[in-house]
Amino acid sequence: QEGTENRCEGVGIQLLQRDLWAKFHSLTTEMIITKNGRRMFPVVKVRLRGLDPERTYAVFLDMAAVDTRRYRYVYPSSRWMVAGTGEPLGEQTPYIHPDSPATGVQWMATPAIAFDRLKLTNNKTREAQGQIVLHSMQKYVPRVWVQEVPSGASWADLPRLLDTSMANCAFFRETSFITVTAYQNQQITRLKIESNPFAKGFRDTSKQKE
Amino acid sequence: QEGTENRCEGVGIQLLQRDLWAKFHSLTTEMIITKNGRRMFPVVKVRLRGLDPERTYAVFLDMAAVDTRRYRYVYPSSRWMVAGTGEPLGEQTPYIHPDSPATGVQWMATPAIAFDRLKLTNNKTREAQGQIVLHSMQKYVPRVWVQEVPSGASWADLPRLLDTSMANCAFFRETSFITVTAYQNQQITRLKIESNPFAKGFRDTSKQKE
DNA sequence: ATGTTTCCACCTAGGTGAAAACTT
DNA sequence: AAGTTTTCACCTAGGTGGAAACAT
Repeated sequence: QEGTENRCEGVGIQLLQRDLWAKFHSLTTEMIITKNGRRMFPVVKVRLRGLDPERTYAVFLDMAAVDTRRYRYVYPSSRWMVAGTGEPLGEQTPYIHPDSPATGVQWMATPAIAFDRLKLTNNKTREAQGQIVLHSMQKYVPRVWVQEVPSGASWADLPRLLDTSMANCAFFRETSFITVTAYQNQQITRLKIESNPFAKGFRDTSKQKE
Repeated sequence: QEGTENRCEGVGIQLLQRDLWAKFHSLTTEMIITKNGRRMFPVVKVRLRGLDPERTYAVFLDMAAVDTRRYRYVYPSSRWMVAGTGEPLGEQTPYIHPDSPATGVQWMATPAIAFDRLKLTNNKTREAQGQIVLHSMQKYVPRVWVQEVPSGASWADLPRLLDTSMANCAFFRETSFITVTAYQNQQITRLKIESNPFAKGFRDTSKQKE
């Protein structure tokens, strides 16, 4: 049994890979943001229950600011410390899960609804391309929205159909993270290299010179 | 100006990359079919006109047998010759373009509706995975279908919504090909290597020994 | 100083034709 | 003999962290 579940209006949103997230969270998760956009690792993956099988839904992800602070990684203690006030998160366009829209049956049959293509950036011009724009050195948490939409809704209609009144919205404390443009805590780096197949750094140290 | 256009019930289906297709066609196009499925090259790419902007459509591709013959590549003459009767093409499940369903506006705004993920196979068990099953050494031509569907239709509904009475169906003579499990005509091989970025054969002949 | 950007070697993932091995 | 399958080196495409260059 992996995952905790949040219930909102009868819809169950279960976070997958909870153990992996917890490991990162215990070290204070850092997520790289770049100009061109960087994927998240770990990836937010959820499973849905309690949808009406016949109705049509869209699934969104956006980021909520955990607080209004800016953080700094302080070396003597190797810890994240508050370092002033952060910038507010501007008006966001939520990321639409690429399988949207789909029926309740289809969503519930999916073992892992993964937001693996989502990219984080510090570049406002990337918003138009569906990336999520965040400020560096601030703390955020991903939120998953499950929104019922009319059965005829097309991809282009989805953004304005999202009811942002916090119904059917879930977030998971262990997925919160601090944005960085370069890793601060080497333990985070090591954990990413160990667990992300794309990240291998310099494993073969004999190659570093030659 | 690239492309010829077929008109069916007011819907215009225009083949793109006509010059590339013509080059292959003049040598008798061969398409590899394998057990695991192989992409087509060139890729069928079309552009649509004359759709109702507000209505919803799905786009399909299937293969039609050009004739009922089996072919053999004969070496002294280096030509394809008829070599008996082929096997009939069984009941096909048309390939659904992954952007389906979408509105007329969305289809018409797409500069190239490409069937680049489509795979051809000689393995019946791959049909369930959306690949197109063909017989080797026979001649086929791709057909593109544009089908209006109810606005609420989901991906799973699309196959049974296709009206196969040949309305809104187009094919282009220059895209016909003979299926093979290994290339016969070396000129075809050379042309594929020249034009397909994934195919490079052994360009650097000095590497063939070492 | 501190934080950001650029570039790069190193990966994953998967599409190619060539050649060898296999089948009939 | 003729056709198919397997394997493999060689590609494209693109996701990583590291280091150096850059910015403030």
